[in-house]
Amino acid sequence: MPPDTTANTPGPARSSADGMSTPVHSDGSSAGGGRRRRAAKRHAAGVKAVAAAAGVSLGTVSNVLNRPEVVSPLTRAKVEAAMASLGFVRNESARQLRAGSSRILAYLMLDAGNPFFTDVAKGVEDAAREAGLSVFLCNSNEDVDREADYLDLLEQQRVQGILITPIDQNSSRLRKLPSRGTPVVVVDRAIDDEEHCSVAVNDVLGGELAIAHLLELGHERIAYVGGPNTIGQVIDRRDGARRALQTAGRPAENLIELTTGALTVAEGRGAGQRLAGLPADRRPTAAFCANDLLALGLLQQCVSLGLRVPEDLAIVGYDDIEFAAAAAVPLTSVRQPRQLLGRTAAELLLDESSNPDHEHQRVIFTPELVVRTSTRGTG
Amino acid sequence: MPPDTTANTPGPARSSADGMSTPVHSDGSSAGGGRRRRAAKRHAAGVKAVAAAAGVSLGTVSNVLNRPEVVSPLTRAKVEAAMASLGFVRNESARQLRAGSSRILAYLMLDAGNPFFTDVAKGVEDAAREAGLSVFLCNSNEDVDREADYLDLLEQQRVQGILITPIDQNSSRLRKLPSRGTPVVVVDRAIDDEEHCSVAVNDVLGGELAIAHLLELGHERIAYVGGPNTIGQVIDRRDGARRALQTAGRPAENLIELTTGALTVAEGRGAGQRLAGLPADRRPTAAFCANDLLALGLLQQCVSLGLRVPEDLAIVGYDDIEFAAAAAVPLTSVRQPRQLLGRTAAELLLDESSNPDHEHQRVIFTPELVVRTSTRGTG
DNA sequence: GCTAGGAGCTGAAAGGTTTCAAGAGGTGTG
DNA sequence: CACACCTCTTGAAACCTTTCAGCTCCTAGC
Repeated sequence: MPPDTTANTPGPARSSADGMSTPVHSDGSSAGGGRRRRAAKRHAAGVKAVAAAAGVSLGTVSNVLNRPEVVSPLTRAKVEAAMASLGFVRNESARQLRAGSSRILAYLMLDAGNPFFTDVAKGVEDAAREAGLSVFLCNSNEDVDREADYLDLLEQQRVQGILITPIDQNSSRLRKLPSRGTPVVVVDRAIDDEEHCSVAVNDVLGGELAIAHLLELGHERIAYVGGPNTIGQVIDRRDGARRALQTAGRPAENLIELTTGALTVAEGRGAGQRLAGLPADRRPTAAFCANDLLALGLLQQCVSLGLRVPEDLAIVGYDDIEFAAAAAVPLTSVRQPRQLLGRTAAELLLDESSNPDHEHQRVIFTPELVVRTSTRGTG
Repeated sequence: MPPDTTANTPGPARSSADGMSTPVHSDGSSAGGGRRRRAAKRHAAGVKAVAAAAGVSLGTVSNVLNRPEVVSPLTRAKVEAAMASLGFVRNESARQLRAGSSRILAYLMLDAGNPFFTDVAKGVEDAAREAGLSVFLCNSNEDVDREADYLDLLEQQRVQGILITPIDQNSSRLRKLPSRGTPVVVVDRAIDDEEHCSVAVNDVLGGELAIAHLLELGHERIAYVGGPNTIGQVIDRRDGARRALQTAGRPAENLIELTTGALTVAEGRGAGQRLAGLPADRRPTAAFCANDLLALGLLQQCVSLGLRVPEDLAIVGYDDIEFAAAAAVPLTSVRQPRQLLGRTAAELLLDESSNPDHEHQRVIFTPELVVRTSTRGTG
């Protein structure tokens, strides 16, 4: 680190960091041969250097940065010239330490590989940008440890606030954050909690819509594909499914549950494998999947194993991601207002951190069934 | 902001932050009524308070945090108890300011909505985690301004390094970063540049593979769907396509170019509309799309307009994202080692920031054609 | 009993920025 | 000409942590 103190480490016995000692290289095709270039110098000029170069005081440089209108045009020009020529880059750590506020907002996603969440993220970012903030995205990838790590990190970073689609919404870590100064908004989960706002879609209703639709089409043996059962969305959608059965006078136990390890296409394929393996007279005639990723995997696997969709198996997904409509058999799905979800969550967070009269809200949107070929057939 | 200084703003004319003055609320279904709760207190306890509470000095608290092994078990326990009871959260800004190093790495993505990039991000994150670092994801969304904003922000944050799939790889901003102390690795673009490593896939070759395949199937009127032409990937894949035509003895001008405004499903649909509108005798019999998103949109639109795929129109995509195989007509696509791309990039970055003997590399992987129904038919 | 050495702890300095009370210089008024 | 007033600028203090030289206390060795 100290570039001068250590001077030149003598001899050839340089213990380089292991790991990358033998860098990967081209793969057979045109490689571009190693190039020489040494470790770049660390950031140099600070406000002090700029002040000296421009012949003004530190305070003035800071004013140029933060309150340009109070600085005379001439002085400002001098300072800006000095900044440019020195390649000044403001040190955000120092700024934040002193000023006490961050211009960053984080969205901790459940699964960045699920287009549903990236659409939510888009809404978040639009709202944040309008307010002059930036968004960092983090991906917990349905892993509790990663979620915890990111929460710690973000709290330590003192971000303006955290938007999160949690794996476990009862995490004590989550509940502690707001009282320590980091506002939290829970996205895609309705939580009745004193500590934060939440924005969600009525997942129980979504489940009901899906099953009611299938019952209406005459299906009696219906499967629910979803998991793990620690995830709120999975539970609510299943409960909605059960409720719809009961409402229609069928016992809730009629729902054949196929539990998956995650909400992914690969798990959906696995479920398809299991499902297609059942003898035809016991096999469900319809499946409701906890999200579209599962549904797409299920669909793909079942089709490739020779089942016809929807004739042999009707499929309903959830989220109505863009790929649902473009699937092998266009997918019936439960649509949620994805971007609006994110935007609303971000707006609540901004309100919380800027409005002293903020009251926590629980906003709940209503889902909507989009019927396509995977249940209704090619008619 | 200052909760005490300003005291109570008198009267009812409180100008709250606009925008959220009339918060959205439930949508018809069970709403959870507004809840009361005031702005949370700011983070309180610092190392100083912990030291006092534990009856030790500042340095000792710091040692517990950073070098626990040098602290006696007894003292450590006392300090840890104090931390827990005070709810101490380390201030990362201060840490970073003093220690001078960040434990964060950023990946600035071209389009977070494209599963290709989230897969790359997964590779990045795995590698980073193994090295004990965290990853912040940023989404430029193919918007030059956003890319620039994020680059500035990340530089000011003094992140350990930036991985980026750039919109414009010649951006001077991009080239300046390394010399100012922030290592940069370019992902999914091969750049012959003194300033950074890059990891890419041979896109020209990918284009050649795609077109060679179509020519082999007997297609003569072939379209290239892609854009905007500022994006390197778009250009290279097109150039590969042209080259394949020339190699086969056809003039490169035979390639019918449909330029899109972005690499999205929606733009793909638009291209499908245009393409399907052509009279059958002038319409291409095959289309090669710059990525799978375009291909899926094109496919969806063409099918819904009555074209048969591949009989009336064969389609080749690019990236082989997970959804390509699950599409209406499973998509022939050019596969890239997505996760490996991200992992390799992260490893190069880590090497650059830890190994004083680091040499910039240009790693190039070879793509691979995956043939499915969209070109080969149901055989 | 004395010293050398080590383990554990201390406290001040440093890191780059923002803030703010106070100062400097200039203009207009009576 | 004195004074009030304004616009700009100044420089020190504060933000919270890490670092490191030095200190104390103890033990082992002779």
